[in-house]
Amino acid sequence: MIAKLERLTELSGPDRTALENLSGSTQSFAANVDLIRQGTRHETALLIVEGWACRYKLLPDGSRQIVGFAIPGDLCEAQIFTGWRTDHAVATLGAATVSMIPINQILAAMDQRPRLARAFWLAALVDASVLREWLVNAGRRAPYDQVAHLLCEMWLRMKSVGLVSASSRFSLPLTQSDLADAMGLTPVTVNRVLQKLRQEALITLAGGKLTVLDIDRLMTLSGFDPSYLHLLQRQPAGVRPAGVSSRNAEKPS
Amino acid sequence: MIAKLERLTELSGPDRTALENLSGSTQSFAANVDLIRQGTRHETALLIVEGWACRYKLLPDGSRQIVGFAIPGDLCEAQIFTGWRTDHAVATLGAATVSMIPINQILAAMDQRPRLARAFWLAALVDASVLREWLVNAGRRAPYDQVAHLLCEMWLRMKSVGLVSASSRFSLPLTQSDLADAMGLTPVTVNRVLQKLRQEALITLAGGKLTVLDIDRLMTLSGFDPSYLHLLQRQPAGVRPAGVSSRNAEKPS
DNA sequence: CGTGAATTTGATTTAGCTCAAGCGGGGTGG
DNA sequence: CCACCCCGCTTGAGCTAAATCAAATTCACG
Repeated sequence: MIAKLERLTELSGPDRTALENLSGSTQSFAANVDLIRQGTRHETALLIVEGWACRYKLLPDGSRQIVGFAIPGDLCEAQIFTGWRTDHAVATLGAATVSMIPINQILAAMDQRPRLARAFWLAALVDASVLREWLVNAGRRAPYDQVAHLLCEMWLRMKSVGLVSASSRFSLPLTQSDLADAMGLTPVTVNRVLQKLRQEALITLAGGKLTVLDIDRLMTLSGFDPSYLHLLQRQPAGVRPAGVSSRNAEKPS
Repeated sequence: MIAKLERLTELSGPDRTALENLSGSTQSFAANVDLIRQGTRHETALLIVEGWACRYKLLPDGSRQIVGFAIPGDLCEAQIFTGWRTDHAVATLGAATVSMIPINQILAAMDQRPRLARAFWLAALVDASVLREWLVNAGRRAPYDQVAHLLCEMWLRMKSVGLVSASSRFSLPLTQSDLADAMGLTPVTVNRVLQKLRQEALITLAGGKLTVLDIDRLMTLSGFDPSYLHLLQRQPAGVRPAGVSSRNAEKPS
């Protein structure tokens, strides 16, 4: 599982075993449970095993901005390792099971294996890259494009960990309010955009399951360029909207 | 200069000399010159010596989102080291002088001195932290608060590198359009907000020089919490709006 | 002194927010 | 097992903050 995360960047040989030796108690949580509260320090990092989590910030006026989603395989929250107070909170979205890994284990692993340190650094850079794209989303895209763009991102990320079914369907345990808070919109606006996307036969969304009916069109109309995700560069080819190539089968665990 | 950047995080002894040995050709650029174009690869990293730069993304419809400012002492763009294609562009704002450091030098330094690798990792985390706050800004704050918040950030960052004068004045080489593009607003809106801030005797802004007349009030009304910048934790004290304590004098280089 | 860019100002439009009310479905407790 | 209830979704009707459009003015700079 962790290996899956790290493979996305680069690493080799015994580094993996070091990763696999990272042991943590795995716990299950209900939906909408705070895993990390803003402004606290923690001794354990969170590895999402199943389900989704989100990072968010609350404003004085009570509004919320979600600043990232974590899906299975994501190590959440790197900031922990620094001993800094976290500047944001983390909460589960649907029910989720999470592995709590003591930070000193990870730090030790990083010290011994520079390759690993490198991998974590790269992970942080990818994080920042995604954040930049979210900023573009919130700042300069129209609501319709925003939603479409975010769905493309989650589709690709879920696909990269083998959680998108052959029928292009995956679990999206988000309420429309969650989506709104991720993009700086209103639940009402999100609702209307989703209607439109359904109407245009681009997606199906019900009961926490999203089916993307036409990923290529969705990517095109939202101006989605997957390069910012820095997913495994399987083909050195290039940009390639990636819509197809179901060659990369997935082992569902 | 680099030492200044790195001191912000942590590091010790001979690491510094390693950093100081990083040599690069220092060049001066005019305003609004692209240093890095989107989607290219580069062999050199950029260290801002003087002036400002910004990272930005262009959208198909021609609009621009600025995703970060780089001020003197900032190492721009970490992403370079990965060999990835950059997913955004970098341009000077005012005239600027920049030191171009070959990436292999930095990578070598990182390999030899794990402490340095750690420092770069932390820098990436701070980067992400700032991006999260920008996302909050764009997504959930009202224009007035947004502008005030951004000014607070730049005030603090400039202060942390000793570029804010005793009269709370510093160089802000941004057009109102630049500000707008950083926050997802319109130049017109930015202009009106600035008027209001002037009217309320909070700032003075003309000719690229900003004077913050009442930083504490500015921080309060914009809901600014400096912790996300993760600046040197001089006092382990705690949050402290920081408005004062001019104890930390600056050596202007 | 002239020129183009940046700022300022006003008028108008509209996209997205707010407010509000009805609907549906899944889970709980009686 | 059924009814209820809460939460999330949906829909409609304004409303308003910010975008847009446009033009005047100032400023920086050659």
